[in-house]
Amino acid sequence: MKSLKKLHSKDFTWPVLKALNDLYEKKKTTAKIQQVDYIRYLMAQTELIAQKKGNSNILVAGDGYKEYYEANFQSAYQYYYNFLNQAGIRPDGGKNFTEEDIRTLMVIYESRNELRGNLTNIEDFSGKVFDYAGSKYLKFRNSVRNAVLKILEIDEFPQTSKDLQYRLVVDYPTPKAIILCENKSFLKQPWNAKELEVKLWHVGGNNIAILDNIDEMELVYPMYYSCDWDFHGLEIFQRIKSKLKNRGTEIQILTPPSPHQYLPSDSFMQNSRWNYKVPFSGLDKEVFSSKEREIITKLIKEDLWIEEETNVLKDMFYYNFK
DNA sequence: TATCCGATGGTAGTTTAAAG
DNA sequence: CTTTAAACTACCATCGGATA
Repeated sequence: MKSLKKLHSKDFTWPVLKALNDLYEKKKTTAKIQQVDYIRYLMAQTELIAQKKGNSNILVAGDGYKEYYEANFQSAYQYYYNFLNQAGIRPDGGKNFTEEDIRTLMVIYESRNELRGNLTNIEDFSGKVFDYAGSKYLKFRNSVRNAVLKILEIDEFPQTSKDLQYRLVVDYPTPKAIILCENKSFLKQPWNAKELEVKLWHVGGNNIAILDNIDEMELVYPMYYSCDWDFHGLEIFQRIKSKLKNRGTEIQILTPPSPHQYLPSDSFMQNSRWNYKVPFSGLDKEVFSSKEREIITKLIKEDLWIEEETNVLKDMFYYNFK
């Protein structure tokens, strides 16, 4: 479930980020990045980067590059660099991670203990954790696979084929709530947890059975659910709500604040469809407040959905938090 | 026969260290 | 300090065996 905007956003690879940092720290780089579209643009349209006179293999920083780098890349680079060191992954330019890969590695690192105990085969892990890239991804991306193996402190993935049961968590020591997220996007922005003073949970795919075994201690916090507002997301919410009810706990769905960014149900990579054979798409009206029902009715009527990650978590949380 | 899978070797790119 | 050379790492195409 991904919108087109993902494809448009510039997703730099680690070698490029590192080369840009070299240009900042050493004023030059020999990295082979001159064919990268964005670098070509900088060379052709600005004075920020240029080939060194007499040696076209070397790029040098021009006037204003320092300020440009600090404004656009420095904080992200430092963030990734510190993480890779912390995880014991040598941050050299040979690691062809994408930014999304690194953010995913961060989530894996945060939940490494839980994941270690619940591993299955590499295709399953790749498909569920690297869902933006598919089940074959880890197998063929050596540097990413090696990074995962390093983080989990294992030599290889097991061959087993049981269902993967895991919970990805971004922790906060004194949380005022737990937000359960259908997708991993908010977990990849762990500053959310700090800013909002919450814990973020992602339960593996459609596998919410693990909620039956959550430690009692966790259930004392107010719980919220963040999801795509499509049939699939809302239906999962109903099941989660009922599971937690059995544990004596309530959970509140996070309603997106206005203005809503509606998307058509047939958008790219969106597979969830409303069921027009039954009223209210077969959802239980009792589960939702009148305001929530109003939004859902509109979505069904106009065949729309709201993607979880188009919402700003902070705004959505304070809109719902009491 | 066609396809899948793992092994293998070549290649491109990076890093490190030595030489200029 | 800059350039060159060697060592290393990851990527990719290919090949042959196994399997359906």
